[in-house]
Amino acid sequence: MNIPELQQKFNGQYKLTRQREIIFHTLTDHAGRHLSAEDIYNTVRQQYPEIGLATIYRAMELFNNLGIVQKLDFGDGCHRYELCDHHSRQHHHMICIVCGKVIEMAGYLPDKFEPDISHMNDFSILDYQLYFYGYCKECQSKYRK
Amino acid sequence: MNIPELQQKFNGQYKLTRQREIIFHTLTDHAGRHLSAEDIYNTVRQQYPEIGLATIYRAMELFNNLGIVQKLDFGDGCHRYELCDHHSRQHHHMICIVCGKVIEMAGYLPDKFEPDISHMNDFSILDYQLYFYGYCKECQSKYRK
DNA sequence: GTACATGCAAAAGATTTGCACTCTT
DNA sequence: AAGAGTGCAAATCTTTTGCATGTAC
Repeated sequence: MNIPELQQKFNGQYKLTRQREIIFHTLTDHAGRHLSAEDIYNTVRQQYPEIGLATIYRAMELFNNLGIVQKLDFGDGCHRYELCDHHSRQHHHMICIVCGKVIEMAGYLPDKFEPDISHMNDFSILDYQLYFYGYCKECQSKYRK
Repeated sequence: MNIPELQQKFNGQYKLTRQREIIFHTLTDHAGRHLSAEDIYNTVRQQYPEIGLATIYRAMELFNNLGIVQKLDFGDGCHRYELCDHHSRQHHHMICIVCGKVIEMAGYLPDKFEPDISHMNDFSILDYQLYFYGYCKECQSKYRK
């Protein structure tokens, strides 16, 4: 995904401001990372000190609505954002329910899984998120199964 | 899941208080619903007016750590809780990224999908959550794909 | 008796909002 | 010019925490 594609997604309705452009670049520069609004804020601030945190939240809401980012929840008290791209469809997250550790793993849903559902519910699917919950190696002894 | 099973999960370490028992019954009485802490609080309060909201949160954290409930995030500003049971492994959630509507759908991951991963990462999986994001029928016209 | 649990009120955080001002198109 | 977007500060809300007291085992 690049700036012209972003413009295209904006479809004339939303404007490509300097702030949104820098935020977008922050996301592409950290592809594969799980950035919180605060993380993005701190990064963008280095290049554009006047930026407000509210702008980050507003951009994330727009990007999420347009299917540009996924909003993730690992249960650590804030939402995290990750670009939607080919890569994002091929990894999932395992979260330790005791210590909160997040482990990424490769994998994708079986091909036939998704289209069926979409058709069944008049729901146009852009993306999905698959979370596995359990005990990481270190925490397996602390809580019983 | 019933009270003796709950006791067993507590494993002598955690106590079966009247509050936890009522909270637990609230969950079983509303199986299949997606209750927020506030929802649970309001329900429990009818039967046990002295209950504090903090107790709900503390119980939910414990139940989640013990694999009794799943903590869900539909992006509506609060976490929601649902009992883990056989049923919970057989449905997923579709969330409209525009209006936030949540649609449940039947389905489960292919059997062979899960164990591989667990083994691969020394991660003992209790449960998983699969979210699909897209546009519901009503919102498909508001934002472009 | 001893850990563990609770209620309350305060604190902490994340996210949202109102508003005057500015910028993209 | 006009609709959108922004920064700031205040407001909102959810969730957590400290502490004195109460309770299950």
